Amino acid sequence: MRFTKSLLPTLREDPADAEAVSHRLMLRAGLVRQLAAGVFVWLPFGQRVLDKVNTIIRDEMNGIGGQEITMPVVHPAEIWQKSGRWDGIPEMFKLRDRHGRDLCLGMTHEEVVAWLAAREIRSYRDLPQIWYQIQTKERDEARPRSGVLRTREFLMKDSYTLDPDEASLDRSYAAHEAAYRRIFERCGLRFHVVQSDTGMMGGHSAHEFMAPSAAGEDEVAMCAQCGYAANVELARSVPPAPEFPSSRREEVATPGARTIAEVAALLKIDPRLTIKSLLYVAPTAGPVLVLVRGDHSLHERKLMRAVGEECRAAHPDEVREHLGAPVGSVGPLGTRVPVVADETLREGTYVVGANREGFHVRGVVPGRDFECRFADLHTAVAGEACVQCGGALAVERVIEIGNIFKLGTKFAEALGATYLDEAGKERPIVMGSYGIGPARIAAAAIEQGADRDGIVWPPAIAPFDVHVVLVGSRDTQQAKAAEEIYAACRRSGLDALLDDRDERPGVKFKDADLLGVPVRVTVGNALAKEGVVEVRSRRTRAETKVPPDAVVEAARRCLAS
RNA sequence: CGGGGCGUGGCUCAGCCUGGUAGAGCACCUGGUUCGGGACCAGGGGGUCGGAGGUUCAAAUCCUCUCGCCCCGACCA
Repeated sequence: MRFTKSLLPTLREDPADAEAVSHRLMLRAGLVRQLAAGVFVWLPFGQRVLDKVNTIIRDEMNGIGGQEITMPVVHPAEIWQKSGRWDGIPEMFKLRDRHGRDLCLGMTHEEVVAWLAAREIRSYRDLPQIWYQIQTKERDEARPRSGVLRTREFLMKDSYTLDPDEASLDRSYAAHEAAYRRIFERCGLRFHVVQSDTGMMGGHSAHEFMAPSAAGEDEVAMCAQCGYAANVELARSVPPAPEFPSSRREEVATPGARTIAEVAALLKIDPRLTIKSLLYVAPTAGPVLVLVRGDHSLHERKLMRAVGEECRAAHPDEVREHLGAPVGSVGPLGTRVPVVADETLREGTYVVGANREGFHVRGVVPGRDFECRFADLHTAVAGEACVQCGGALAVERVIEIGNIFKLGTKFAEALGATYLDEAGKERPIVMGSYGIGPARIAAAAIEQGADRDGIVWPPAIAPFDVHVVLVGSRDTQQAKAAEEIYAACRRSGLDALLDDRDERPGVKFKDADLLGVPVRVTVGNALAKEGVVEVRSRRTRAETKVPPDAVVEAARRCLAS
């Protein structure tokens, strides 16, 4: 690709609307342009990165027996009504055709796969199957953000496995996990595989592939000692217990103290000796009083799992109505509201709100002084102990780049996807679904590799292998050498970009750093003086001088190092 | 959905508080000088100040409504 003939609009300044490193650099390096909130145009440079990523994905998916198909973006309402997902998903784009029929834009393709399986799979002899596609997904996200990391329209590699039984599903699932590990390794990413929430829809087992980055939206807890790793949405942890002073149960005045910090300061005690009482409201179960230790924060997702339905925090007037006290003074004593307490509170004696404004009660033992049910509710924080081995947990911010999920028979049953087993008995197909976000791979690679001067691509997904900088575009000797090097690279299978613009050298070097192509070849003064050009690694900045006819070999060495 | 911020040439922004001829830098076009880390000089083109309504002799500036975008949180099958 020649710079002068390309749509490669690099930006000198940081775009005002971009915060995340990857977002900023993808705009500055001319990979993408934003059309609307969460809707992007991929320019040639960005497209090349997606193409490289997708080539790796296809290679590994085909390697485990995956068959590529393409499913529609427009879906009839009917299949979503059958699976029970037509209503209640605010992210679904819905539309109506000229005949008044309801349609939606596909946000995922379990329904279509189950529909297809229902018509085409008949016998256990047809199983197992792996079907995959790389297709655009549409989701009306509440808040698109961080450039390409969370968008309303995005490319996704989604695959679906069809198996006769759970044991076979386990094998398909394991094959996907292995393929995913190879894909992300080949893409040059650092990543973790963690246990993930199976969501409100149930499901059996799920893992997420997480690339560490400050721009990520998720957090994972990990134990370096035993390898336990989980999304904080479900990560369990054992916090170090404080020293519990022996205190009789008694009411104490805490005038004006509304927060845990204020109560602890007033009573001159460790916040870990207090209990935080939060009132939540569940649609069918009604009000629930939720308890976590004073220094902990509740993870609402864990609460939802414990209660079995979606909950919301109560309004202040609801708190007064159910507990007879304002928000800062509520507690579990003598209340008719059901109480669910974090497991940490099984042990110890605590200070709780007295349900009387301006008063707390000390010496309170959960389970003895009030009835409650225990569940894992608190958000794991770094330094707490691993539930498996007692090692110290680390907590890291991550970008979700892939997930794998055992679905079971839910969709097959809803859409009538069954097969006849060896005994001639009709049974539902057991499904799994597996996703990868190619754009997120690109963004994560930028997040993880970029330096002060711009992008540093992992060679495997770089838009080009070699960036030839022609310093003196009007110097015929240099121009001729640059053209020859450009042609030689292409002949030998290296993707090359030739900066043939009539620009000052500084501009070209700055752009080369910004664009992040792994190998830069500088054709400049040294050619006339010493008969050499410079071959330089973007990542290490190490430079070697070689004669023009040795560039391809030097570039390959540089790419491999 | 709750909270905050911002909309002024292609880009980054000033001007708004205190109403009175729309500005700067970069980019672009022409000519000249320059040429190994985002050059310089001279000349030039380009803006319904997001939109609508209102106040006023007069609105980028004040008021009301509206649309769009960004950030934090909630949500994320």
